[in-house]
Amino acid sequence: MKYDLTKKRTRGAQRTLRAFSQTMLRLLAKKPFEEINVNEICEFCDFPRATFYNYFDDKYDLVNYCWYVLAEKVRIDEAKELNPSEIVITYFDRLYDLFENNSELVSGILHHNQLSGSLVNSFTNYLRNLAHQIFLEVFGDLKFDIPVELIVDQCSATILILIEWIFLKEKPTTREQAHHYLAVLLGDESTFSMSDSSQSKS
Amino acid sequence: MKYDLTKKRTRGAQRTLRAFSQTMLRLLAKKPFEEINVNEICEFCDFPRATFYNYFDDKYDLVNYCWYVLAEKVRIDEAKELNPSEIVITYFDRLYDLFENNSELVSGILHHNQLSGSLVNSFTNYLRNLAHQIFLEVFGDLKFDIPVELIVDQCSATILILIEWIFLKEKPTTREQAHHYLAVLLGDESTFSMSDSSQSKS
DNA sequence: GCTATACTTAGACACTTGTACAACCTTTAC
DNA sequence: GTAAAGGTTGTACAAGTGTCTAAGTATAGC
Repeated sequence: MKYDLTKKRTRGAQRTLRAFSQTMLRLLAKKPFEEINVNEICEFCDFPRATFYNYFDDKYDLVNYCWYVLAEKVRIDEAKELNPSEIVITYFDRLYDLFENNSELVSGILHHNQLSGSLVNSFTNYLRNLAHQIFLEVFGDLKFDIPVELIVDQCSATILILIEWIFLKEKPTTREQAHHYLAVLLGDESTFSMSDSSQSKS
Repeated sequence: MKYDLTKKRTRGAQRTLRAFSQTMLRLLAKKPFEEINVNEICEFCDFPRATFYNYFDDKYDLVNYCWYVLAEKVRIDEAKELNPSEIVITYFDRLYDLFENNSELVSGILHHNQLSGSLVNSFTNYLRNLAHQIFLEVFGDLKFDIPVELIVDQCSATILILIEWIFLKEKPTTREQAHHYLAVLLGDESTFSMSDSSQSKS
């Protein structure tokens, strides 16, 4: 990313960032990502190429910014005061909402970009990494039988497997059913039964 | 892939395929994948660009062929007569061997290509898909509490999380220790306790 | 309202990409 | 040993990529 997202954006920058990310999402619902090129993006939203390169390194960078924008609602972290399995379910629910609220976008994208392609993968990877960060922060203090990172990796992977199953492989599943699947996959209490942790019953 | 891998290869084709894949692996241990271009690959192994494009669509295609070559030993499937958890451990062990036998290659690649980058990702994805295929074939007949695909997805994900942990995040772990981690992550008997399956005890 | 700062723009440049094709060399299998 | 099939090669081409610069315009904040 050429543009520094941390500094406060001017009105112009706001407008430009929005235009490019919206354009990318529109185009993704029209054709495969590999067939989209920078010229096309610029024509679509009537910005010169130079402007594109003021903000982004390349189209991969832009698409990554799109994921950043989409995942904004998911990123909010009150966290901390919840226990591991509550946190996992909370994050799952947020993703569930995200996909439910953007179902047209998702189905558009899936129509032209195959499920296991690098585009869809880059999105699920983005979300998995988000989950990973959040869980690591929360689980970090606890003691498990095996390294925390492994648990955290598996939790984030499992959540995204479920989300993919429901919304990308399109197997409609209610939230309750999904919670049940989650519980089974994460071994109900078994994985989360810490050896003899600090806060066994609170 | 331009070249048809199913038909039997002539000596010349054999030589060329080998030259390109070896070159790619050498270059990956020298610099990041994104900085490698087709011209460079061709200069390195003294083939003209035209020859490269006789075989591969682009450098991504070549790198994928490299994974295909590397994973050849893993792909052999006697399978079928083993039960789910045996199959999972067997596949894990094969991956363990693969990484152990190619440790110099792996560390070379890691030196220039970051762990979460698309290059390393493409390799672990390749192996995860392999695992997925194998497990699906073996678990397909069994009845679980939840959809088989979810179980299979999680098993393959978990195995690759462990492999990444040991060989890419470089946390040396004995095979036995790893087996223990695997058992814990996959919930010991819990996930594999099929509701009331066809072959409960054989 | 003015100014410093931030953003936009056109055009040029060097380089990479992927395709095509015709001529040539190697290999296979009879 | 020879013919047909399979590979290799040089060259050319159109299109895309990413960088740079210098001049222009918009905006924030005083």
